[in-house]
Amino acid sequence: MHIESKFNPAELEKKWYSHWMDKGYFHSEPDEREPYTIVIPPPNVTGVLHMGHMLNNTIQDVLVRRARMLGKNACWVPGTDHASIATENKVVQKLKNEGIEKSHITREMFLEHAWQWREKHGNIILEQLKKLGASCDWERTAFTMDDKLYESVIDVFIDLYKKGLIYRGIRMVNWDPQALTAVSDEEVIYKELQSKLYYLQYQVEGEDSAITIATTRPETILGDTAICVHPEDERFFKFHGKKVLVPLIHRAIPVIVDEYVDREFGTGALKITPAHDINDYTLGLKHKLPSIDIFNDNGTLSEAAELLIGMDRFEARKAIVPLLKEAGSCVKIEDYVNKVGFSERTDAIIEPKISLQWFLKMEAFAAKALEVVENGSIQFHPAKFKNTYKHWMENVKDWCISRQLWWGQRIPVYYLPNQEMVVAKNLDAALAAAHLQFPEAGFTADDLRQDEDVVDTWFSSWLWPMAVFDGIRHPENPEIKYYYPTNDLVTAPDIIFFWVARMIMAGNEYANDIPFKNVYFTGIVRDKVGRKMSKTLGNSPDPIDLIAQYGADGVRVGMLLTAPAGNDLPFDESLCEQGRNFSNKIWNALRLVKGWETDANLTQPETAKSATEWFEARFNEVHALTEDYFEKFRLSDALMAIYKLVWDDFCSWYLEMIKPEFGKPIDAITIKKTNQFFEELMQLLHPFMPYISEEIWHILRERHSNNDIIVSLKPEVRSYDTTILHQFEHATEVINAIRNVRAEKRIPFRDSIELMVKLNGPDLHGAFNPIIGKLCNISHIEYVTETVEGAFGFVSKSTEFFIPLTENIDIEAELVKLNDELNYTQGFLNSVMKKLSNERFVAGAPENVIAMERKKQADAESRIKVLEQQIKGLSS
RNA sequence: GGGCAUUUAACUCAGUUGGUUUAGAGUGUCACCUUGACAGGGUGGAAGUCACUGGUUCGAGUCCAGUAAUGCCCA
Repeated sequence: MHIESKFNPAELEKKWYSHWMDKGYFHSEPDEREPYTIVIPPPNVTGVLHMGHMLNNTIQDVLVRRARMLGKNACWVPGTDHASIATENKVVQKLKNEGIEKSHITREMFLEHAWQWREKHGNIILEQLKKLGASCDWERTAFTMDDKLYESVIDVFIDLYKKGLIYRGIRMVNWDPQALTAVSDEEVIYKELQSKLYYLQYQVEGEDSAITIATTRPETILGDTAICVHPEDERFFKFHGKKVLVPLIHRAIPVIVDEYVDREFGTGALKITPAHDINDYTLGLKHKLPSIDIFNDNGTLSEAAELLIGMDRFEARKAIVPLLKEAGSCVKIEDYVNKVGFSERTDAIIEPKISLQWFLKMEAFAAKALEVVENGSIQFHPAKFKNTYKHWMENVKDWCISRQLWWGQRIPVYYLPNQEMVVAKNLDAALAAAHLQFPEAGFTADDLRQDEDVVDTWFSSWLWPMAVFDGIRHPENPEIKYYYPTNDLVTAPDIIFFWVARMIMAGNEYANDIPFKNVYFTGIVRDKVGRKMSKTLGNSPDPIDLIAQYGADGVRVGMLLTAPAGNDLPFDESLCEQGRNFSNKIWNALRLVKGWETDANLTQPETAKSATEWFEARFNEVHALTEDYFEKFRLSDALMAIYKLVWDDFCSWYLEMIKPEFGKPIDAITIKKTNQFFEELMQLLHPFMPYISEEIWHILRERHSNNDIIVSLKPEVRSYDTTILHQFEHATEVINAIRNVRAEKRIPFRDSIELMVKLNGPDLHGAFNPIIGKLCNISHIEYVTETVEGAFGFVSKSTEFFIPLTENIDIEAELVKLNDELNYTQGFLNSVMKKLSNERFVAGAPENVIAMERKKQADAESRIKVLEQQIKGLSS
């Protein structure tokens, strides 16, 4: 069979992915096996695949593929969320480009456009995931606006309303004047801005004095309803109980006192605008101040402002300053840096605004959701996120769940002409409820008006792990019973509150169970300069290009090699290159092994026999280690351990040990063992590198159909012989030393050399003498009892080795080398002796520690003796 | 301003309840090596006052306190 010397992934990826799909390996149905379930964090339908998705989904795929190979019934549910704000923005934008204004079309027409948009763009990201090798159960692909998920959301709204947990309230919300909706606290991003601080004077009513305040938002004075000073601030004692006049409009407002005021800031006097500042709002409630909303929903000034009506808020700020100056109210203007909230979705500056919104009470939810994390029912990896979670849960605020949008689940509340409302699943049910509640009113369907708003997208995502199995509408259905709770959730830490916490809450409420057992928090993918990768910055490579360049396996390895849980990942393409090089290394190992002819009549050489025994033990040692890493969700450590097992132990050591002479055949026992090792290595590797492992699995031997690595059962962890591992370790030390001598003396490998061994203690490497001979091209190894004169030597442990050479020996250089070693060993011995001669150490330390120190002492002493003898021999 | 993390080689990170040779890995770097699997390779080397200052201990990268820098979350 001819195999290309360079591994070429593109074709294989296509071939194997469609093979797996054809065989239906990704699909899961409940059966008698143990389930293993992951639900994907649904990417936003507006999105395209970015590096964060790559990382996140690679990890999920590793976990799912591993579970499958452990014989579990693995189910990874893919899907997308409808992202109400982002999608609605996109659709509004698209319509605008076509000359259509959202305000000119009906809700139904708009939704039709939105669905069309979603049909066209909504699955891009899922298709991209397939290129990565994601083994999702595509038959289960879900969308948060699918009928069953939509209905689940509505059912939950109605249920929570009936339980008294959802209420409608007037609250200060973060208003996005561009998207024309409220957004949650978590969707506001604070940024520092270079602004100005304006010092404004308010005349005291009926007096010839004034109070000066400082503000960054002079236009909001039109909504002022008080001035506040600190009760102990002597500068303002004389104003207590008086009234002052708002500049320009001359409205009289009271001077109130409250300890909230920071006496150091500005002038020490604070203007209070309850309608447009969250802190002022709280103060307003406390002091029972009226609140004057001077803005329209789109951020222009309303009639309540009395001045500049209809002007945009930022224009108004510019316009009001000259007016204030003219009126003599503006004392001075300073440069000032402050933090301003921006909408995560539209980047518009958030306007705090009082409005009527729907809220979900969080307190009871939070208490239970905190408990399951505190008591370990749900484990966070890394555990440090428990703190963050706890802090939020203990300071939780009610969740504003309404959004002033059309794209999403419409709030199932119907308003009646008599100012009452009913909550019901649809118009018919609402009408029936209205009749029941107000039998004498005789309402008709036309009298009912449904709430215009939809619920927050997270209000559907929080049901995701249940709703994808239809567990909200049918809590007893076999699928939810089988797959829920899911096993692991892989997500980014920035949505720990938005999503993780709320899924836990929903799980408690609707399944009386946790939604998952482990949460793996990935890091944030950053560029070399440490910036978060984003489309706006344009600093993110296109993952699909990367796959084309390095292969899906290469990119997967690149992403995972330096991505310990919870740590940010400073991404560098060289990581993918490392992954690609690894693919190539494996590929060439395959070429070597497949290139050997087998001769059934050959007996197995001793070297090959020791080699197979050693590798068997080594494989199992590393295998056990990787299992431990998986238990702890240390995926990059597991990958690195396998990487080294393949590259160092298998390729660099094992294959060199068994390699027949050039052009000669190999014996049957060794090749059989080698193929088996190769197969099992591919199985360990498969979760990380699915394509190359599947390809090699099939090249190694003929397989009957359905014998694919993806559905093979990975080997059990077997016990192993540690003695042989130690012997080998000593042997490698000897081999490295001989290679050093060859390199230093420039003896080419093809010239064979002799080796004399003088044991001064136990023979630690002897079992591997044939291998030492083979790997170092040694003609014969001889045990001697006397020092060999005129030979190059080295000392390993307490054993002396000699390589007789005709070349003249540079005695000075040899002495320097030996003295360096002697110095090191003596220094080491000193540190050991310092401990052992300390009476309190001998009295206090545990026995095994002391025994260890005594062994160190003995080893070092015997080595020193040997070194000293050698030095003496050379010097004389 | 409050809270939570982090700080170990040039870079990215391990280092498990304090003791397993005067700290490890991958990458990079340096030197040497090329007709037989692989230069996308091989062999070998250099590289660290474990952020700083104290403390606890027979013993500290590991525990405690303080300081500094950085990051994240909340206001």
